[in-house]
Amino acid sequence: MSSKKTKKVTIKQIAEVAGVSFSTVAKALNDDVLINKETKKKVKRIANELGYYPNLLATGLRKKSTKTIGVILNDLTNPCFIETIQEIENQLSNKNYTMLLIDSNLDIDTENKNIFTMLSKGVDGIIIAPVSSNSKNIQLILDKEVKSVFIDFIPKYKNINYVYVNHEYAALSATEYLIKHGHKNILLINGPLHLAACSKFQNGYIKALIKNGLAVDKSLIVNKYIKIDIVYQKIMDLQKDCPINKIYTAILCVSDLAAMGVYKALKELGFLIPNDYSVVGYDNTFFAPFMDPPLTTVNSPLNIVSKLSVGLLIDQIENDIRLTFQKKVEPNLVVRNSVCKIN
Amino acid sequence: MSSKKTKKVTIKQIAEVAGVSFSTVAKALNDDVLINKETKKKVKRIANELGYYPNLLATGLRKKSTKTIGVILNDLTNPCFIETIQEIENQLSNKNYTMLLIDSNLDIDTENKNIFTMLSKGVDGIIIAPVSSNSKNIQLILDKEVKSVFIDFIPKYKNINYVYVNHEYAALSATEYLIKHGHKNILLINGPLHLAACSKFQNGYIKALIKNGLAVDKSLIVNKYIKIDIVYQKIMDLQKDCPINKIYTAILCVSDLAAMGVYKALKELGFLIPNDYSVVGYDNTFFAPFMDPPLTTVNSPLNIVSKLSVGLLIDQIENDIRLTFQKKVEPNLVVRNSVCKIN
DNA sequence: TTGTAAGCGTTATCAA
DNA sequence: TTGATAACGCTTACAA
Repeated sequence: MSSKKTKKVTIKQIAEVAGVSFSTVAKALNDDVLINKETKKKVKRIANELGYYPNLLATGLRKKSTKTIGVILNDLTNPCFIETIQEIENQLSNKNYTMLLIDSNLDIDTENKNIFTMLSKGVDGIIIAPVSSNSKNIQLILDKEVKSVFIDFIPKYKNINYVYVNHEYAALSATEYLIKHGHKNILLINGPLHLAACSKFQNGYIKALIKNGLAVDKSLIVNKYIKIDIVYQKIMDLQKDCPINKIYTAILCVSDLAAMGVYKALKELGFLIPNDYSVVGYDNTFFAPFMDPPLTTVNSPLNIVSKLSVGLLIDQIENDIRLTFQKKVEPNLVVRNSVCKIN
Repeated sequence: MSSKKTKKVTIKQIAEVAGVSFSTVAKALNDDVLINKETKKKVKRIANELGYYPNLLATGLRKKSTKTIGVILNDLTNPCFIETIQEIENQLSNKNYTMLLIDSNLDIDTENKNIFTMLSKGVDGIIIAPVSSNSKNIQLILDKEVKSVFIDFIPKYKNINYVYVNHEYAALSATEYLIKHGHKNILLINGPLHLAACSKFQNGYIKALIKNGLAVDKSLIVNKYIKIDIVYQKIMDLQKDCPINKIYTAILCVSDLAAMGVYKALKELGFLIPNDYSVVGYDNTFFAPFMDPPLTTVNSPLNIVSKLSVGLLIDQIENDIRLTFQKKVEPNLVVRNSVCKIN
């Protein structure tokens, strides 16, 4: 009933069939109060019969609004983005927006290109997890005056909207939890420091040590790209170097994924978790409770970050608000069974 | 240097500064061979200085091409889509397209809305994992004559482009593998049958049993939404019902995620894998090798599906090809340590 | 080699 | 209550 062979139906064609002007059709379809109810009904019926759907490019060109939001992530490979994407998509759908998703692959130039892609495509706003906290791309977004929210990012300037998880506190609380359980030598498996999140995470770890009168041993800090097999290999190597004297008794990981690599290595080497080594993760991903033993980890409320980001961004767009908002969301430790008391 | 306070720069403004007509600017920016090299250089310099970027809505309206592809997935919650999204994004980026991503939440009406959203936004093509194989939405896409590829889908009609994983063979090979290891009573943890993939998966399982002269016991087939904790609960319940006589010795799961739920339940009940129960997954997700024991699973080459889909779709778009393509990709069993021989 | 003008499908202003 | 018409920013014949 609905679809004819005709390629694409426009309001002009509807107008012809309905015997009214195309501007009347436009108004009727937009529920303009001035249009006669009968005409409206008729127009809508015909539009429906012809299988009409609006050309949002034309609308966008006129109205300067596309109902699409650009989401620029720095690394789609990172599984904690799954949750982010899911929740952002969900929230945007609720508000009748769609998501243009793009990945910067942790590369500044790609990110730059991505920003221009989004601008060119006329997005109403941008949600971005920047590659680096001190690249020119951040200023670029501000200069172009596109509505934006930064996530997973700690800004140096004011006038930036951001929603971020307090990564420092995440590491701090996890480290203190380990310290309270008697651990004095804690291996930190972290990502590269040019990632703002990793740098903050490391700060938290160090602060906790200092606060508790413990020495910071640089050799216990690993900064690598946090791919699961890289972590696995790193642990294997570390253990090969010092198989006898345990120089650390606990391992704090910057992600649950990393913890998975740690688990595998330790088990392969015949160690028991938490008896031989305690492990703490970060993210509280869906698989954490299903690990063996269930992973004690810091819950990073990414769903909240996503929800807030979308909500605030859309608010800004629809109400043309100029106030900047800056939200910090606090992570919380989720205790399971991968840490034990020692001494 | 690059960004002025001016809101949005258009070719008209560039024209004014350059002292040429705006159509000359347009041609210069598009590297039209007819334009004088000096003019071109000058125009490009000015465009750059003014921080110009094209308005792709206008371009799209004229050229009927937006360089964006709509990706409609049926359930973003399913972790096997992570890989799909990653690879699709990756492939599209390589070809200078961007992805409009939307989730149908396994709901036909949402899917219908999503298709119209994509059409309205003028996507050059659609990659869709349909909610159901017999909904009207499939015909809708064909009627609207938008270039498309169906994934995770087995079509009833011809003239449909699809790339799909042979789910039937996946289940068949996994089941036969278990049978060869002496298992005669195999519990199937499957999703709901209205999902084409699940229906095919079940067929494969049944075919393997019949082929090997084994009875099909309906009570050994579970059709539930494959959420990790639902599976976990299901196994707990099953075991509560029959704690003594093992009515099955192996469990075939429709996803690695389901297998994770199975692992947790079995371990909690004090069973050893694979000694007490053998388990096989499906998807070969990133965490499968990191499970304990490493999960034997069927590799579903989603990256290949994604790569093929994007490649063929873009081919179609850019060369206006009308031939339909239909690709089947074959899964392969990845043997790890979650299955053992019995009897 | 450059400029003029029409048109893509809408919205919005003004006149009828 | 409806209809002309201009405009959004670009591409593309066609004219100069």
